[in-house]
Amino acid sequence: MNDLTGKRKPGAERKTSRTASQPAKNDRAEDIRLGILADYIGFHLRMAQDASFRAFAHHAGMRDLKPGRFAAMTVISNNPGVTQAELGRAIARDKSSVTPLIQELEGRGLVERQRSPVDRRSIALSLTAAGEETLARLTAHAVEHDRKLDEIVGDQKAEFINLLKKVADALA
Amino acid sequence: MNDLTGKRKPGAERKTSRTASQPAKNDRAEDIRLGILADYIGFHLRMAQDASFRAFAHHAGMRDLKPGRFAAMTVISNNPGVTQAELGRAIARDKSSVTPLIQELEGRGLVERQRSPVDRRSIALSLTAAGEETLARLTAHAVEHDRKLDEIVGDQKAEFINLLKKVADALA
DNA sequence: TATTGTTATACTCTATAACTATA
DNA sequence: TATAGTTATAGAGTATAACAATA
Repeated sequence: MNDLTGKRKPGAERKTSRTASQPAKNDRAEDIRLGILADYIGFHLRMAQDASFRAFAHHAGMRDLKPGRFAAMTVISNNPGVTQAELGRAIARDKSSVTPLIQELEGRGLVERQRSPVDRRSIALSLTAAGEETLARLTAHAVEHDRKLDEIVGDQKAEFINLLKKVADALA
Repeated sequence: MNDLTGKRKPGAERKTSRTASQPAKNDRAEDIRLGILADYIGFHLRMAQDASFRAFAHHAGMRDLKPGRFAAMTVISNNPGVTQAELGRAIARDKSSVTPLIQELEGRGLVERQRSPVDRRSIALSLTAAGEETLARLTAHAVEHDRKLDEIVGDQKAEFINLLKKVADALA
């Protein structure tokens, strides 16, 4: 089912004829053999995530977006009062990575922080009105972006997401 | 089909009871709502890729592995004489990112570079004997790692990879 | 003019470790 | 002892731009 053997002939010179258009667009093919990589889930996972990330960033003009911010804000919006530690676990990031992220959002007036009266070590997060507005705008962008992905996967979306979740959970 | 509305009650204090075990393990759940994220292909793509990457790196002991090196070496092995530009396109990386990667591999005696007699701008890449040996060893690790993924996706592997490829290609 | 490869540079993301304040 | 959050720091990965050589 997999081509692990066939190697390209060394002597065969191939002139590159594809236009570069953009930095590292998915311009592969040329006739490059991926070998065992072709059957590698991990490899394709990386290629797909990479393409998705670039498209997302590009689509939003790279202005205020950034997938990480969007995810964090969505979680906060849906879980007002969530702590930084909880947020970190939800998006699989260390707490030391969450700190600067929240600081940026707070600095931009999108997130509010409030010491929990119950456990004074932790900080309850919530979006400001401006934060909710911004999130709504970002969501509109994101929805449009994901629509492309939806078209691509079609009616297999639920199945696709389910597989992705299983991978993430199983390897956790 | 998706819960875009339900927000957690702000007042509800939740004590964190999960062990941290490791940095950012997939310890989510707690009862955090992902909102629109739950239906987002891009988000799950990132979570799955992230988990896969960590597991891969961890499994190989982080010694000499690194997914990027493995992918590059596999491509070179399967395409002796491939140029750096072609390699970059195959793995979706800019040529300026390929240079240091190849330099490292060459420095470790795993890759050989040879000016193409046909097009003297480009450099033909190939693995040394030591490179092939190393690749074989890495492949053994990688195969074992991907086996876990195989178990997870089961008989839907072909379909899964196909979807990932479509995503990568369509967004290129 | 366009492409290959190199270099210099800078940016983003992330983690580790050490620290404090709480629990 | 363990957890929440901060800070300092470092590493990995990547891209942009400019350049020389070649096409």
